[in-house]
Amino acid sequence: MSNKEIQAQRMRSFFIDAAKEILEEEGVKKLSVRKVGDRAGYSYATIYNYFKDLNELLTYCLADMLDDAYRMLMDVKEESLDPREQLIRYGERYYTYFAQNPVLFDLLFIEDLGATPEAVADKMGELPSVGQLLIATIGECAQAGYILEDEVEVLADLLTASIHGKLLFSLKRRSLDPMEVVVGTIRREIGYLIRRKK
Amino acid sequence: MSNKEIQAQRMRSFFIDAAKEILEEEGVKKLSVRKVGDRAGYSYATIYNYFKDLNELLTYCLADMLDDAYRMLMDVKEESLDPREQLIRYGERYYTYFAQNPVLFDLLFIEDLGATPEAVADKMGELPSVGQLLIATIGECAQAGYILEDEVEVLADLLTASIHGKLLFSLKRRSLDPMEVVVGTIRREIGYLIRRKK
DNA sequence: TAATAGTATTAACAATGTTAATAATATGAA
DNA sequence: TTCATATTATTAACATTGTTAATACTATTA
Repeated sequence: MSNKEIQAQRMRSFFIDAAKEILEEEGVKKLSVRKVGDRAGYSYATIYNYFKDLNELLTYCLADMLDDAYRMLMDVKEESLDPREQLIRYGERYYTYFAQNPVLFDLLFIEDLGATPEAVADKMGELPSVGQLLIATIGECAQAGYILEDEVEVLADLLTASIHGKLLFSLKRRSLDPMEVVVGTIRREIGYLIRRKK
Repeated sequence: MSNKEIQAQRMRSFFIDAAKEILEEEGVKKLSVRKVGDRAGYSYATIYNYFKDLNELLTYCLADMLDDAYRMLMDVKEESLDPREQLIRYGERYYTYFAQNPVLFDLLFIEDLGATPEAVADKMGELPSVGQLLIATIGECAQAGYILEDEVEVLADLLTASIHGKLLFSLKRRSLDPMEVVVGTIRREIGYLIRRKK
């Protein structure tokens, strides 16, 4: 990486960090390019020397946040654990993490950031998809005899959709249920779905 | 209703209709108070004589759209039909309707319109909640012997969350699957969940 | 030291929602 | 009908948004 590129990357990170701070404090809607410039200690227009537009900056923020998210979600993996129990923990953790990071949810599922720049697309693509991890764990449940092999796909689809639906309600509809209650529901649902049919 | 009130209501409907047109053509994000004024044949500022702000106007639009939506969803009810089949149709219809009316989804689940004005809250509250209707049908499935009584709640929660999750993917993440495929998945999932456990 | 390339800043633009000031119109009384 | 008043619509204005063009500044290199 050239000298120039190192410096440019550093500048980019200044703006990205500033943006992330504002995002956490005030949310996506209240972020503005002026605020980011202020917080980073530069004029607002300087941003446009390093990012195509605000959406590109936000895409970099998203990539950063996904990094953390995946790290957090990965370390729930405990080999010793029963796959069914593992799946429950995974579902809980997934829900909880997004519930506590509404901005991530917004950027990832709600906001339209336009085309993802290649540099970031690579970064995001390499990360193991959430769906895959879920399917894998459900697959283990099948091997452990909890469910049938041919149920894996339906269950994976059902579970991912359900968790995201609950997130939508929790974060967007000032939903009736507090977080802990929803977590309980998720636990119950997975418990219901993954069990030996007698 | 006084004369003045009739006229005011008529004026309101001009703006509401104009807004709905624009919403359907261009979506929530591209709607502006200026465009609404133009389309309705008035100056933009006139709107503020009849609505507190743009959010209030949008809330009225939403109420209007919900009217149509409920009408559409209600007439799937066929008494002769098996409750399981009824539930499948209902789920399909629900998904399809929102998939075809992304603006409704946005206004109802995504956008924050602030406090709902009383006049509209009444209107929206009277309408039978979607969740209720679903629970009722699932209850019928229990009575018909498909599932157990104590499964009704979990299944209702699971199904609503799942369908909304799928809508989120379809409408917000330029989702991989076309509408018909998702409808197929929904059918399969309901079929999987509602069946006599042997 | 002077010329040039690279980078940051200010100024400016068009579009947004909203409010205050003004114009037009309808209403009611004489 | 005509004038005074209340109602309603419009234009002007403001602050804020993202973005771009013009300008100032700061390194680098000859």
